[in-house]
Amino acid sequence: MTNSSAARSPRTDAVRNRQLLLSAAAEAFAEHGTEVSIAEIAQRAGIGKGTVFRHFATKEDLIAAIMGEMIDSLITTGMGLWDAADPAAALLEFMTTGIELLARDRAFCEVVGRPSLQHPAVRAGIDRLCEVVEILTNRARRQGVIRQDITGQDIVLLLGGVRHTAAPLADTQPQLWRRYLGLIFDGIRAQAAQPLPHPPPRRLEFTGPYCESSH
Amino acid sequence: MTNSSAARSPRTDAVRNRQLLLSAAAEAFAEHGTEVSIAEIAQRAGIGKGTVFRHFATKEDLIAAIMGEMIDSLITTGMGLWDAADPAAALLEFMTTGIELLARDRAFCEVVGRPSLQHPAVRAGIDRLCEVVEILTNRARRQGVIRQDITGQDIVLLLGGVRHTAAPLADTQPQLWRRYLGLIFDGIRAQAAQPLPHPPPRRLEFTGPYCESSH
DNA sequence: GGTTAACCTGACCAGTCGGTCCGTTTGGCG
DNA sequence: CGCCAAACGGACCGACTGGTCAGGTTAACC
Repeated sequence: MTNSSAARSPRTDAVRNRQLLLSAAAEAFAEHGTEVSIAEIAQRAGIGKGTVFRHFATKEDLIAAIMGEMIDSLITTGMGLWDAADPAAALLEFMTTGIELLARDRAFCEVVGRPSLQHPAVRAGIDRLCEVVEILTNRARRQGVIRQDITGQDIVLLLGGVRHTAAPLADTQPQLWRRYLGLIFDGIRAQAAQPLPHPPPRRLEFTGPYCESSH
Repeated sequence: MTNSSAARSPRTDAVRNRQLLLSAAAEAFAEHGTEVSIAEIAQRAGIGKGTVFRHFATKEDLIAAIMGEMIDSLITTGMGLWDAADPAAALLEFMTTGIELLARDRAFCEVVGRPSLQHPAVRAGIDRLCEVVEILTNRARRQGVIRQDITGQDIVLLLGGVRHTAAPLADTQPQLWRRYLGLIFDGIRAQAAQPLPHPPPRRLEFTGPYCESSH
């Protein structure tokens, strides 16, 4: 419906600035997490602070736009692996790609790990990601190459988990997460040595207004 | 050396207030993480903001005092399991206790997972914890009940990792971490199905002044 | 009970943040 | 070229933070 009747293509400087803003923000968020100030992002982009809010009404919207792109790229990766020859290897490759993304981007880590802060759009993206991974997981499970009680949602949650395991030493050993991915994937392959002590996770639930309400 | 020559026992209201402060702060940090304001902590304790800074020069010092206590309690748990009959079960019990603690306390999660923000005292506590867990792990490894390439440092890192894996759903499924602890412990038991793709972590290294220097 | 130093308090300070607003600039179109 | 809406920029606002300090209070010792 947008741009339907009184459509007018945006000015060239506006699209240029939007692009500058998006890349500067992506870079800043990756380095420092979502806590970087809008002022710093604007400075990096070489534009005024007001211009930032012209393109994105709130900081949350800006974050959501960038995180949405990252989630989409991960979804694409997942879909590209649907018809891989070895479904276990495909699953491992997907997880590797995902954690590489997380390891490179602090903001992505934060947003993915904290449902109470999530923008509705991000939430929707993660839902789609879960569905994609579910398909990847189902194939592997049906072929019996991973234990039967693992779901796609498990896999998605484990991405953040693996990354966080290695996070405290990430400055000095940036590849350490590969160790824990290996360890956990051994657990995923293991044919249910022990039944898991808790049922699989339910879908992420909507927890009301997406901003931390607390106290 | 402190309190040696001109010692004078602190006033009774001072020790009472210190106690009130410590419990209020512990509660607030557990609920909301290290970001709760000093003002709120003071209000909870029923004391003035100035009194907080009389007992602890900076907010970091207050955090360190409380986190130090938690680490010490975990160290005690670990030492109590040194002579358990089944070393694998002992290790699992230790991890269960540790993650329970993490799951109940947001600030503990934050502090343990972020070396660059750590107070020197906290850092030292974690070092001691690692040594204790190393002993626990060595026993299990020597008896062959866990894979040979796992170290105590791995175990400590995995505590935070497991907790973080389940964190996004912790509001609705507070016990979900037990699922991932089970999964990962299966990986720990597995007799090296695959050699791990990265060497074990080196000790946490001192990264300069404990406050994030960045940008 | 009187003296005093330890203690308590909340107004206050400087700095940060997200977000607003309006005077100014500029790109596109007739 | 000349017009004007769209876009820009940065001073500004209110809310909030960790931390300070002057002045009133009180516990402990003589």
